[in-house]
Amino acid sequence: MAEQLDKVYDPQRVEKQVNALWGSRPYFHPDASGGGDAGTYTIVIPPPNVTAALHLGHALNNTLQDVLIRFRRMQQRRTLWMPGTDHAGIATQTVVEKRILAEEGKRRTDFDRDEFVARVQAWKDEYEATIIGQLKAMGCSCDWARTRFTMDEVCAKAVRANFFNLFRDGLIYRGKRLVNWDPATQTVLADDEVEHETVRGHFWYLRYPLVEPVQIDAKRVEHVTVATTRPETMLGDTAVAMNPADPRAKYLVGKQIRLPIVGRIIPIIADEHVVLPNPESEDEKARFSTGFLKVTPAHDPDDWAIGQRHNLPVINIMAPDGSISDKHGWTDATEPEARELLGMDRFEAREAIVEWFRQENLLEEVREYTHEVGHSYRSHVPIEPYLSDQWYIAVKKPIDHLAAKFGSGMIEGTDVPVNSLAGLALKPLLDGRLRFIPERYARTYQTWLENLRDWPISRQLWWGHRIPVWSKAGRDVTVPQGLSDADEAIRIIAAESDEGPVRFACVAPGREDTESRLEADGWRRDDDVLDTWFSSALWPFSTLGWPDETAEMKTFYPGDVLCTAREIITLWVSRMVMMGQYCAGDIPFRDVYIHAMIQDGEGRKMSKSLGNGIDPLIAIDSHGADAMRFTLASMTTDTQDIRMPVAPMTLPDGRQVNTSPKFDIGRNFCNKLWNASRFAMMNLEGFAPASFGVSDLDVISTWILSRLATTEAEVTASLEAFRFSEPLAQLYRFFWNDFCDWYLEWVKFSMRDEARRPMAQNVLAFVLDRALRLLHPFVPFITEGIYQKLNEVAPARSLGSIATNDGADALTISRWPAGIGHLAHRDVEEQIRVVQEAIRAIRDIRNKYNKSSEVLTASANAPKATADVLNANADLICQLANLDSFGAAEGAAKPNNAATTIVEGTQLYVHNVIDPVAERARLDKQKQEIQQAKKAVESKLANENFVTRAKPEVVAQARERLAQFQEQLQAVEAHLAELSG
RNA sequence: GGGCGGUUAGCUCAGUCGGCUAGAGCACCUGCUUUACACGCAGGGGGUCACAGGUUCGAGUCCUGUACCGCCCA
Repeated sequence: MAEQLDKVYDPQRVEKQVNALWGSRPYFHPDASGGGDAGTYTIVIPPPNVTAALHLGHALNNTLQDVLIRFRRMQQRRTLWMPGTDHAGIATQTVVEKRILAEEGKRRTDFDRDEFVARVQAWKDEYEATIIGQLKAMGCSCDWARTRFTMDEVCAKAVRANFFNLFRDGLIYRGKRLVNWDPATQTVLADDEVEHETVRGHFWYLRYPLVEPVQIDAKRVEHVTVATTRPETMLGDTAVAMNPADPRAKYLVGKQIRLPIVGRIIPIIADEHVVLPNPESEDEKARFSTGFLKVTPAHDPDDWAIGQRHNLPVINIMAPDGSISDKHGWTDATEPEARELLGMDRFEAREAIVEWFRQENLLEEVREYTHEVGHSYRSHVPIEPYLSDQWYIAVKKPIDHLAAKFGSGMIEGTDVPVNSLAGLALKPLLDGRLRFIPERYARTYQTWLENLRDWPISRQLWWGHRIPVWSKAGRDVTVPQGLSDADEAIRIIAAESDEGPVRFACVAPGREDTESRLEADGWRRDDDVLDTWFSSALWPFSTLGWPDETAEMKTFYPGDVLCTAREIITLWVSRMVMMGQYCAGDIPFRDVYIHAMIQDGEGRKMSKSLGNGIDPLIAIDSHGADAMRFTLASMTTDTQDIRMPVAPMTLPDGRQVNTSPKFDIGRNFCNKLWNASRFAMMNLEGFAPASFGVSDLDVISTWILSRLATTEAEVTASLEAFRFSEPLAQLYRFFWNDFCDWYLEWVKFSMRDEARRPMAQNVLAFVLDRALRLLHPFVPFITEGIYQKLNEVAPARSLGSIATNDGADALTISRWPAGIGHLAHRDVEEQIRVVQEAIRAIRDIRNKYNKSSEVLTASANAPKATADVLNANADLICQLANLDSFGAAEGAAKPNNAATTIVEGTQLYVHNVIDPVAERARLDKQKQEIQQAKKAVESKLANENFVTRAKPEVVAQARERLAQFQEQLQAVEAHLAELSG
């Protein structure tokens, strides 16, 4: 290796070297056996989807996790960051289907199931590798040897075990319900997979003829008018409802209607759900209502509920692809008008039906209406509420055998039993065992759980965990001889289906023998797979080997933190807590850190379709991984959004890419860090540990150590509290402003002095070492690269007899800085601040008078205490203000031809540079500023109430300041007078 | 519809318990080949804290309302 750091900082080169170092030893692979003294620390990665490569939001998410992980690892905790990826059932299957269709013109159904799954598997392998590569490029210190995938053998076993347990506990059941049906992908979606979009549509007012006219007062009523946004569903109407409070109800309820097109005779019923019409109402529904509601139990959740209340028939008029069909429950499609509609797409049918009503003069009115319509988050087509047989999990059903551990009864103020799945997730939050950061997100979690409905878990997909249930039709079906409910391997339930009675058998994991015996006996395995979230919910412990009692489970569960985005709170967090409690008996993490969402410069979500996204690998190419991390972390406050302006850029290799000028912040800092370290090491030539004590330290050493001690405490406290931008601001100030701008400039003079050099070198090496440690979690590559070089240049970096550093061979496992609190000196920091102000003022005059490089002389008239400080540090002032001499005294006179300026209570004189015009301009401006400040304090003190009611110390402070301003003003006026004279 | 967040310098953002002339980075202006760094150094200019009320001796900060931007949930 070269003697010095490379002259130019080259992120690519450093990242490559350091990744090689980290890969050479198991730094990130904690031993699962035994416990460490400092405790453990576990984060499981929110597994990225294998659908696509990682985007900038992932870069932020994983940067923050890595900061936490590296911080705790350096605190010598036994630290595990569990990496892996998620199979993302519907999302991945959809992208693969699209690609195969585009490239080969084939559909999923052109393959058999195993073939198709193999194709998805190949896609997964490709993207998993891409994702892991991206994480490594970002510097993520995951335990790569433990990498998992939600469908690998270990995770699959956990899924099977958990499904069996839930089935055994009676929490999984078969239900015919209205589901959110995606006719494009032909699968059911969970409530939270439905996106609500605002759509401009219509209300159509349709006339339904009464079987027999009704006389209401003087009016003969021959029909009622219903308003609907989805006219095509009228084919499945089984009633018309009206509010019992409606004055017309007493004439109409109980009467019958002949449903147009179909000819079905349906009743008019009374139900309080119906909104009374009111054209004046604030409520839009009341304005649009006619008072008559068509009831279609098979195609609307509210109508379903009405149907349940009134025992109405349920008539499904659609096929799974969203076309009108008489093959799925519609038995009276006999009229020619009705038959013409069969096979039409739902939107085609809508138009045809509206047109039919128009022709028949039964279309009363059409009104514009803007409303929210659920769309599939995957295919983006409107969701169809659809009647379907699905597997459900009962989330509010008490689980008897958990009552002993978790208690029983309702959680106060809710209908959630403590020992139900929802309760298992809700209680720890209410008890304060589970925390959200920022706190406000706890509400999202709580509200969601309190209003939770049973969770449909089956999905009509091929990519995923296939449901481990076998079925056989028939009322008296039995399992093959030797298998029974008493056997631990199998559980059986009876149910009713469209085709009649059926029995379902769930088989425990690892019992292939049982499975094949069932199949030999004519039992058939369910074709559906489990909802992706079912396996995600188990991730915090399936990755550790649950249900086996592994060393990993013992040592690393429960974990510490889940770090994710807020749309994941309901999807993941709640289910992870639920299943963590149910399966592993404890919450999977104590803290949930919710970070911001990255938007572009205009506040829009970054997306492929807008073309405003930034690829993390591009940011790494253009600015370096450390620069990207620095910028992302420095923008992480506890707001909800981060705006990141996007700008096109041409890379050295000619690629046109999107990146952000925001990454300049990180790149500039890294460049500064590199160069300052290089300079420091140049000054460490001939370094040898020296022995000295606190009293031997000179003032700049005392000062920089004090700043270091303060910064160490601040940064540690910030990280403990999940603040990310704050510690970086503290470190930025410490390293750039204190260390580079002042300390390094001063220490140059110490280094030229043989006698002072050894101690100066020891302090310099110590401070640089500590700075690298503090920065390491944020910018791991560059700090490790510099640390490696520092280990060669100055191997033992202790601080005389004052403090020692461990001599770790890699920064990434070195000890987190602590234990120098006693070196913090507020008074020294204040003294140096006064010195810096004086130097700044002299430099200002130098600048204004174009005396940039001349050696000058200066003096000061200052109060005794300040004069003492200035005199004690006269050499520091001379060094950085480029003076040949400086002296301060109380009441010192202003030399002739001196330019003057006032800093706080001190008048500074820079000799022999006078320019009356410039001097007057400057002094006039100062005078104005002082007068303005003085006026503000005066008016405060003139207020009787302020003087009597404000805290005494605030009043005293104001008086003191007024006196100061008065003095300053006098001085400025005297100098101005002198100029005129 | 319910909930949450934001609005502070040209831009992106800090601002803790209400109290000194409201801060940082970028951009801008002036000067600088000061042998670590021009991705830099030194200095400087730039603010009606969205708007309207209220509480208070005192409000960027607390309360009420309005407007606009955005997100989450239904």
